[in-house]
Amino acid sequence: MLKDEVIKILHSVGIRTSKEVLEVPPQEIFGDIAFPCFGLAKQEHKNPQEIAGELVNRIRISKNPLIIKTEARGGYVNFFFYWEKVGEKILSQILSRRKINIGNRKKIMIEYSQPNPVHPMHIGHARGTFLGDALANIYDYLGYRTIRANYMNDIGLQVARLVAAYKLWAENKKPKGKPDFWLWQYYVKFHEELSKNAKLDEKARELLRKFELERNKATIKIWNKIVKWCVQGFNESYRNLGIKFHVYFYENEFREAGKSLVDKALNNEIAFRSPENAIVANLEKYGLPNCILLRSDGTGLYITSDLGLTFKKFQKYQLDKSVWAVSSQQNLHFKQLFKILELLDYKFVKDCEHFSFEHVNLPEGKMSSREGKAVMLDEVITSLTKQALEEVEKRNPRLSKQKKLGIAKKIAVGALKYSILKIEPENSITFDWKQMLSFEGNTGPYLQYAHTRCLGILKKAKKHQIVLFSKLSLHEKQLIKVLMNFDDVLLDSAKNYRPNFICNYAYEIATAFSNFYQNCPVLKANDKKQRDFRLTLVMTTKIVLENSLKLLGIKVPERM
RNA sequence: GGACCUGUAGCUCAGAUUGGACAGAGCAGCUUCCUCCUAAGACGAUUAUAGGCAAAGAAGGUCGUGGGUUCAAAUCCCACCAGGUCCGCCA
Repeated sequence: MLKDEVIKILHSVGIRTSKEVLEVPPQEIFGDIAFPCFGLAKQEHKNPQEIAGELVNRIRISKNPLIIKTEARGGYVNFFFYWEKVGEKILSQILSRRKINIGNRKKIMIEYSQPNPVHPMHIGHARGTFLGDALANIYDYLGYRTIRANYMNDIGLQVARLVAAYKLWAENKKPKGKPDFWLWQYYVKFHEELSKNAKLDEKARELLRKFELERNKATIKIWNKIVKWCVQGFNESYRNLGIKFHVYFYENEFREAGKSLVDKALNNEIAFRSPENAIVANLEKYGLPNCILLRSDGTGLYITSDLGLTFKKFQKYQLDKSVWAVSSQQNLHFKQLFKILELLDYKFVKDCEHFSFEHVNLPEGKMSSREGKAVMLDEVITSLTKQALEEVEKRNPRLSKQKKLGIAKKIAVGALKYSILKIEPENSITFDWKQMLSFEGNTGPYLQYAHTRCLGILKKAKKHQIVLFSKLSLHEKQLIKVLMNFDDVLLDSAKNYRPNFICNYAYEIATAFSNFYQNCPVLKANDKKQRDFRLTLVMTTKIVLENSLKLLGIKVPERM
């Protein structure tokens, strides 16, 4: 907003420049917005400070009521704003809950989470799940019609192995406890046995042929039953996390569609039949490795179904855009997938994007569910909830047990989501229990706490009038400066697929608010007008902080 | 061998897309206060109680290494080093 004003002024004196050039100076004494004159200096072969001086003389500040003065300093033109007026504008915008609608009801599908229905979700799945969910929240907020999709790889060899394990050791048994955990033990056992006896995999491959090619009824029945159990387990975890999907895709339903695309690729000579009788996409001339689209026995692979699914997604939902939140391990897969679809001449490829993120590792190295070496998501939530409950007990001993648990859950889930979302997606995370369980510093609970403080003050104040204009102290001004940035941060975060921008921003709000209330008494302000203004400021802070946390999928408790 | 990502304080990270005025946080550690400070929580006249993560302060960095471009480089380019990921029948 400030930058727009500066651009206007610069235009009026004949300087054509864009918002990106302007800077926010690092110190108060340099003003609020700075225009660097180094570029002009080069063009005109002059000293930058000289140019800045000339500009200041040409700018008639009296034209703009928001600006107090301009100053040439160190080759910059520094603009000083009239913060009381700026603040008035910003606060009223926030209170009117004006939203930026850049989505225009465009349809965007975000596919995320995609757990393998053979074992419980581990902490790595949590990352993709939270990132995808936050991104969906962000696009929702921006006025897109967002379809949240989950995808179950229910047909690969890994499921065949679990089915084989079930038939070997648990035939006709029903799950005890949470089904995904119950099934996991058989999955691990299968891989243990497999390492001793490689022939065991023959059973799995046979089951896969029966399921996919022969469509053997008995196999399909037992197969689907196991997948269903696993998905039941996932849904319980999603409920705990407050995550919902609009649609679940099952891989086996898209394999046929995929195979017909493979046929088309073969006919159009995009793919060829290898000497071993597999069907291979010829991508080498496009700088990508070739990739197998169909096994020599005629069964499909992961990419086979993904081809079919992508085609169906656009056909059925008439999407304007489709995003896959999937780990960086599959960077190549998506390049190949998109390239093949492009070669098949599907125009929707330009609206496909892979939102890639790095892994979550354990301190001792990679996680492996098949070896039983993984930190499971449910386990983390349970520990966090337990710890949060202890804290809540300490602080609110008089609340009912149910209320305490409700608060503890919000804190636990908030802590987990924030700790994962705040890390830049391209950085890998090393899971650390000690850090995960921390509620201090730059953590979710700290932000939730700042929000409940806002609530506490407002509640205690009862009624007050909205006052937008007041002489500002330093801390009030700094808080307003932060609140002003919400739109820019949001757009940046959406454009770059970076929910962590919002995390950083929410932390800035909490810090600025913290400084504000420590230095500016609200309820004990000097006079009624100041008190009402400060209450208005608390109210706007609450709105912006709550919005930011909601975008991250973090709920705000009424008390803590 | 090829491709991509990462390397910033003791630890965990932000800043890099858009080069800009002293490279920012959190945690740990250190110093001081604890006869002080805070309580916008509970009780309720004074009292009492609790916390110190709701105290104050300082310190800590060859931005992996070496070159280059530029008035200006953590940021852009090149090379190298280290870690991670991927590269024909896993997903």
